Amino acid sequence: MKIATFNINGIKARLPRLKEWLAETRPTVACLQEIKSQDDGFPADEFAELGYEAIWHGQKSFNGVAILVDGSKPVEIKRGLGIDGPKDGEGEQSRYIEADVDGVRVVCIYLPNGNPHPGPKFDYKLAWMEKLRARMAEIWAEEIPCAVVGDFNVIPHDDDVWSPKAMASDALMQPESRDAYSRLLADGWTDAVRTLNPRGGVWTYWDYQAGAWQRDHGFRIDHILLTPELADRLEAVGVDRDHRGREKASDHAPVWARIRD
DNA sequence: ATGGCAGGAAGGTCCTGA
Repeated sequence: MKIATFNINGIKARLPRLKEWLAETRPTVACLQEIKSQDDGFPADEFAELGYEAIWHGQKSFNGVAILVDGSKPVEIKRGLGIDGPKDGEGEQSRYIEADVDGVRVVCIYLPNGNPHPGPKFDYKLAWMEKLRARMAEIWAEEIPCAVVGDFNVIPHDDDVWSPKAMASDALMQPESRDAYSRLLADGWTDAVRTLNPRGGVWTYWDYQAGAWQRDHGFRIDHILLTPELADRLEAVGVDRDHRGREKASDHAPVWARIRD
């Protein structure tokens, strides 16, 4: 089983590139973030043509997550963590969807960015991370093989970013953000990409601005966290970097982990 | 040097992202 996560930055704008990636790399499970589409506008037919069935949790303009599965329909378990957005009365943002796929629990998340720091958006990020931790603990307690994947918007270590100095004031690498991420790992979850790249230096995001891609000014914020059973079966991980360099690319590259059957 | 660029929805510009 190959589990992938890809922040696509708009499903309408990215559709040709996204279909190309699915056809070329054929992940078993593809978790998408920032679909930026309402539920009605989700192009499920386009994926069905490629053999993928999907569930999705959309929202107008921003956020939005989806899970695509090759050859079967993901069985939805939960959507949303039950936490309102940072503005009064806006309700919950579409950042969480959870499903069962062939005996594996798959959680697809788009964790709040948290900029600017400090401020209400950063507070929201930390509150969201605690909600996530509580949900992950519930799944852990049920002893279900599980992968929590997505855009965590956390740079875990200084060697996960091209320049810690340049990013020092960013919400992605504040000590509070890193501590909250570390607590997930301390609970027992395995960071798949880190485990197979212990010296860091792996990027999953390059800004559109200031020639970041051309200069390789990237960092790692898209993660795959595994329960022990899946971590024991972890075979390989990768970042599909070449898809970041194509025309009309997302600012994130797809990240994947291969799990032995 | 607080820039730069992209997507979405609106609408001839603003908000958001990281």
